[in-house]
Amino acid sequence: MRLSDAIEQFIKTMLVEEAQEIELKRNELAEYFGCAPSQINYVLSTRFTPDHGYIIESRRGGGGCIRIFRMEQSSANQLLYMMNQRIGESIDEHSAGHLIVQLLERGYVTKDEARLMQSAISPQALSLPVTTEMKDALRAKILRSMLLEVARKDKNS
Amino acid sequence: MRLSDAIEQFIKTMLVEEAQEIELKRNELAEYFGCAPSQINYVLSTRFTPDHGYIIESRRGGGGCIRIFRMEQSSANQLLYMMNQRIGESIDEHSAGHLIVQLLERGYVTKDEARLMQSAISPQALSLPVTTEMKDALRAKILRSMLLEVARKDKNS
DNA sequence: CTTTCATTGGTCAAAGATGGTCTAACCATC
DNA sequence: GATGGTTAGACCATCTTTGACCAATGAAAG
Repeated sequence: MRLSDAIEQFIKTMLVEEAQEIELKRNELAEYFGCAPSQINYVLSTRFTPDHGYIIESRRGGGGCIRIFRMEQSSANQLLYMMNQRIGESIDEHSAGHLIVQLLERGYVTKDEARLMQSAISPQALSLPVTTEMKDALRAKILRSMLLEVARKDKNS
Repeated sequence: MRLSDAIEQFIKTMLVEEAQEIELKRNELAEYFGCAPSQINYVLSTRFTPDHGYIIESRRGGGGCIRIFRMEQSSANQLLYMMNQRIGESIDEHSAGHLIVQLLERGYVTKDEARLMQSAISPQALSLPVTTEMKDALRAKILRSMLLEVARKDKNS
């Protein structure tokens, strides 16, 4: 298994078992996994971004540490509203994928629904002879349209 | 026997004995057969396409790999395949909607899934400054992509 | 107080590890 | 020998891991 995945799992397990907020020492964690400290930053920046539903805080110096928060929504509508904002007029494939995974993790869509959404904005679906910018803009529209549908469903249930 | 056929057989044997889903390393497999890594891609692209009933996923970089999913040859998928043919390179909104309703009525997708699909190819989702022909072509791609996902869901959950 | 220094974490670029694409040469079949 | 599938190889794209160097913080020393 990839080191990054192991570290990601480790942190996520802590987040589930401990609380919605954990605190860790970068160097200790790096030593635990026998890797370079910057590896921790790599994992955080690729798997614990706001798009993934996390917030990171840190402090340097003696007694410094890294804090990770799982973002909490007061309501489904709030999350969907924020995602709508996040999508904006343009969104790349990876970011869009992260948002969809969040919808799944938070239980707003089923696994099959998440896969359908992914497939609708996949490279194959959007394989057009246009610029990346145009594809990102189109992806934003499609995703927003689907997000609206998710919101509608949520209301009726 | 041709190299390509040998590799094809090897993979198919794995898929039968192991499971409906296997994971392999391109370089390892190439080394095993003493051939160029790109040969693996050749085999995959000529013998493991969706039309052949397979779906390929892959990931680059350290720890990267290729995953192959086998779709069952069911009557349901026969129909999905026909629908795929029906879609072709272009489909108008009305026909697409009709097709999705069919999927729902035949029980291949849930009501929510059908709605998601509709929303992904709705006029809002495809509100672009292009000709109707281009939209129909794009709609076909999106719909085909989602249809493939429906076919896959049928057994690989 | 200010300076210094040990202790943390952050950034960035290079190297490493995979897989993808494209094309020319090869080969088999007709 | 014309055609079309096969194979190898050069070059590309992406993801991971490490390491050198930078920045911030707090405590100890002056």
